[in-house]
Amino acid sequence: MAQRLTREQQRQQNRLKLLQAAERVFAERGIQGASLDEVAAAAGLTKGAVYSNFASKEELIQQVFWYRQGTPDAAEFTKLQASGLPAEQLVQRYAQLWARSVRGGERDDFARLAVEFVSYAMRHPDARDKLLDFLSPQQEQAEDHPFAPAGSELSKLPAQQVNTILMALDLGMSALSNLDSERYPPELYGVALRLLAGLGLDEESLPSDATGSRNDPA
Amino acid sequence: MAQRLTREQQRQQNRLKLLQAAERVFAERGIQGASLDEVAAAAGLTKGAVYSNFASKEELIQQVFWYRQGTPDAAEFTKLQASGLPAEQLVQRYAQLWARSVRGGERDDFARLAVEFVSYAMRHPDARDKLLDFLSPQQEQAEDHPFAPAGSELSKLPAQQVNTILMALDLGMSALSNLDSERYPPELYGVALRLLAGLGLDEESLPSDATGSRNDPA
DNA sequence: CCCTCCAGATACTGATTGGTATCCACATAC
DNA sequence: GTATGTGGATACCAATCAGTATCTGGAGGG
Repeated sequence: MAQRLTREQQRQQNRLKLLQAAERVFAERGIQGASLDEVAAAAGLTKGAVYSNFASKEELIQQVFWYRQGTPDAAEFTKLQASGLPAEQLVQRYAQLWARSVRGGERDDFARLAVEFVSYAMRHPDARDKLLDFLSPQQEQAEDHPFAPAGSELSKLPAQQVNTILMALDLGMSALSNLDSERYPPELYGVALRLLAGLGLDEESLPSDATGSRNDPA
Repeated sequence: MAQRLTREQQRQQNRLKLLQAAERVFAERGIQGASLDEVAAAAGLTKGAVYSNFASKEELIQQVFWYRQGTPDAAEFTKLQASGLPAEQLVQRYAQLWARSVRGGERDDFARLAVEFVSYAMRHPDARDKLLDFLSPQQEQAEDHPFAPAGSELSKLPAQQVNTILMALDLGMSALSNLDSERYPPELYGVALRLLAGLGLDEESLPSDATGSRNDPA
């Protein structure tokens, strides 16, 4: 296939492989629990490649942090937020996109990694500052495109604070749904969104069979 | 002073010291990052004491998990939930208690530990099951004492699902506020609660000076 | 076509860690 | 007061890991 890469291309490609491998391994073992050997092996490389591309484990962590922002899903979210759609549709699309990213099989990684990062950031001042720097543009963007429908109670709240509530709900529901998507169905994110926005509950947005107990014999 | 403890009393006391020390060290270093030597030292004991009281690190973790349920704050929350107070008051008390437990200086540990536990549980099936077992009685209790005010939209939702949303908000806001309590003021938990319950925003529940940017010269 | 140089492989180190083996002081039993 | 059993201290071990030093194959320049 398309071989014969220039030296620099090869390097960038390996760097990317390492970042993606690190994502997976971090999600699986936790950031502290992940060894660089394991990350390198998951990328089909060796630790030498890691230290050739990153100064330390700390830097790798921060770069993974960074890299994640450029992920398709994340981009779609911010784009949606900036789209200026009417609330009713925005809520629906948002909830759809969200639920998909949680449900989607191997996307378990997503929630695990998010929680892992937050947990790590809470205990490491440097990472904390980095994370907050990532979050603040999103926060400012919310200012320009307020989520709250015009007449609602929610619209009396500063857009940044609305955004904060949304983020909290996102993080919390991601974690809970990841723990047990049956007992804590991800669809509840959309439900909560509608309630906050002052939109009524429509039937179809409710999870059908979620009694909290698991009597699924399958 | 009151010395002369029986052998069993001494043992129980040391066990307790270890659990409390583990809480602190886990919150500070993370569960994986915490060494048993460090835990033991924080309790004023040695690793010998740890292995005399717990079979392994894994078991210590689970016991800390357990022990935490008996904590005063946690008890107050569940009591409040079962109090059957009218929504308006319940929301206020709940938010108060919550904000206090987040703000209160050394209670940073609380949020850090909660997130750490969830993160750990997401990656360890055994711990996951244990955590879910802790959560389910709370979930069932919600059934008996629904949080939603009578006429509200929220009351159309099964109590357990309401409870799930509350838990998600709790976890998410704890984490965010712990990261930066200025940018993500914990008072927003109460605000979100009022919005979900369909209660209007009263002025005093709003955080006064939270613009999202930090120009506090102090 | 050969020489140079560097990204990444290989090999190694010191420090840390969970866990174990052994030992000792003292509370309890007689 | 003496014997005894046990909770916890001390000492140790093998494994793991971040980081370093060294080496090498092959791309890029001539």
